[in-house]
Amino acid sequence: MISHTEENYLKAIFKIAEKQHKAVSTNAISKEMQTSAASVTDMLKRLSEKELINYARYKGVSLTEEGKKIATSLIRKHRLWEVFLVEKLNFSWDKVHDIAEELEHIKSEELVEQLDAFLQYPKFDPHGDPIPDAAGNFTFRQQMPLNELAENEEGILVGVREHSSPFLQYLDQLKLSLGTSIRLIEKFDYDNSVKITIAGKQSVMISDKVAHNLLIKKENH
Amino acid sequence: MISHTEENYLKAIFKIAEKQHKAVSTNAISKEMQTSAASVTDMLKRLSEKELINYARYKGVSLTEEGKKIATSLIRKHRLWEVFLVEKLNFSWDKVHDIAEELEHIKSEELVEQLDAFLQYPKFDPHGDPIPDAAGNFTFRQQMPLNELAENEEGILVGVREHSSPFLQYLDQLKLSLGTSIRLIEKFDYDNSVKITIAGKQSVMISDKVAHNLLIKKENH
DNA sequence: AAATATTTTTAGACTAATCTAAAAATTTAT
DNA sequence: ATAAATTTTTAGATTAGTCTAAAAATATTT
Repeated sequence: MISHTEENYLKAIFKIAEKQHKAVSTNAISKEMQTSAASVTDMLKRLSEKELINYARYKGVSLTEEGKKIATSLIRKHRLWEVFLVEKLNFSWDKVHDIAEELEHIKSEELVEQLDAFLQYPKFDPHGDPIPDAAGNFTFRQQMPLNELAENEEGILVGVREHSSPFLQYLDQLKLSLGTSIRLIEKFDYDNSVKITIAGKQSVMISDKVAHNLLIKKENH
Repeated sequence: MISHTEENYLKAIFKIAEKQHKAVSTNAISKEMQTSAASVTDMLKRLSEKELINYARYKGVSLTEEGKKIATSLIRKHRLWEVFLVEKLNFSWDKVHDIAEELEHIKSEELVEQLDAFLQYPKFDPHGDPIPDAAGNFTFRQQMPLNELAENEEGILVGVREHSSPFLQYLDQLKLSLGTSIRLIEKFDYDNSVKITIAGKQSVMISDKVAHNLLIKKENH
C-alpha cells in the first residue's frame, strides 16, 4: 500500500524530472515539497525500498517504471477532476488546484474511468495541460511561449505555464481565456515587454514574465 | 485542524448515538471503528481536548455542538457523493460506499455546495438515507420496516437498513429497487418470514432478516 | 455485600512522517 | 589540488495513530 505522502513525493519527482534530463536532487524535491532535505532523504529510502525510485546516496533519484505509472495516474486524476470542477461545478480556473490536489488521492480505478467517460474523454485540463490516457500517454501539441512569436504573428492561447490565482485572475481581467486568439504587435527590446491584440480587439501591453507564461498555438500549423 | 482519523471517530460516535439515548461507550466505538479499545481511549482524550466531545473517564462520550456539526457535514458529503456516483457516473448502489468514504474527507465548503446544486439538491441518497442540508437538518419520512406491515397492506420501498454488497445484490436479483411497490401477502409465525408481491407481479418469500432491512412508506400516508 | 465478570484506562512500544543540528560527501573556486 | 561552499545524509527528537498486556474502575451475579 502506498501512502498519500509517498504519492506526493512521486508526483514531485515526476514534475521536476519533466523539466530536466539529469537525476532529481534532494534539494529540488525539498523545495518542491516545502519540507526539509532531511525529510526527503528519509522518504527516498522508503520509496527506494518499495522500488518506486532508483536511488543512490548523494546521486539523486529517478522514477522506476512503477513509480512513473503512479505519478502519471495522479496527474491524470488531478487534471480530470479539474475539468469536472470547472465544467460541471462551475469553478473558475484559479480555484481548482487545491481541491484537485486532494481529489487526486482517491483510490478507485473505476472512479477515474467513469469520470473520464462522464467528461467525454477530455484531452486537456482547464489550464491547457494534457491529460494522460489510462495507459499513461500524453497528447502533445505544437505550441510556444507568446514571447517567441515574431512581430505581427498570430496564434491561439492554448495553455498557461503558471497556475497561481493572481496570474489567472489577471488573465481574466484581460479577457484572456483558452481559445482566445492573440496577435503580437510589437516587441520592446528594453524590457522584453510586448504589445498584443486580444481577439482582434483591445490592444494591451504585457510584461516579459506574462508573455513567457502564455502558450500559443500558431494558426494553421 | 482536524484529521481524517478524528473525523472518522466523530462520525462513528454520531452513528452509534443515533441508535440509542445514552452516552456512547468506548467498546461500541472500538467495534464500529475496528480498532482496539486502547486506541479509542487515546483518541477520546484528543477529541475531548479539542472540545469536540464530552468525555469523562469510564463514563462514555457524547458529541459537543461542534462535534455534531462536523459529523453531520461528513454524512452530508458522503451521501451527496453517493448520489453523484450513482446518478452521474453510473455506479450501482452496492459499489459506492467505500469510494464515498474517501470522498467525504475532501475539505471545501464550496465544493459541497456546488455539488449539491449540480445534483439538484437531492433529499435522499441511493439507499434512501436522508441527506442533511447545509444547516445540518435531516428530512424525516413516515416509514417502517417491511415486517411491521399487516397482511395485505401495501407500500413503496423507500430505503434499506443494510448497505452491504451481498444484501443489495440480492435485492437487485429480486428486481427490488427504491420506488418499487411491495404488498405483504402473508406472515409466517414459525420463522417470521413473509410472502410479498413486488410491483404487483412476482410473489416471493423473504426472510425475517431481509424484511427487517427494507423500509416501507405506506401509500397515501 | 462479596465475588466475579466486564469495561475502560494506563503503560510501554511501534511506525510514518516530520523536524533541527551536526557530520559526511560532493562540487566549485581559487 | 587544496580550500571553501554547497548538498546530502545521519543522529536524535517529536507527534499522530496504532498495538498488546496489565491495572483499575464499574457492573453483574450470587
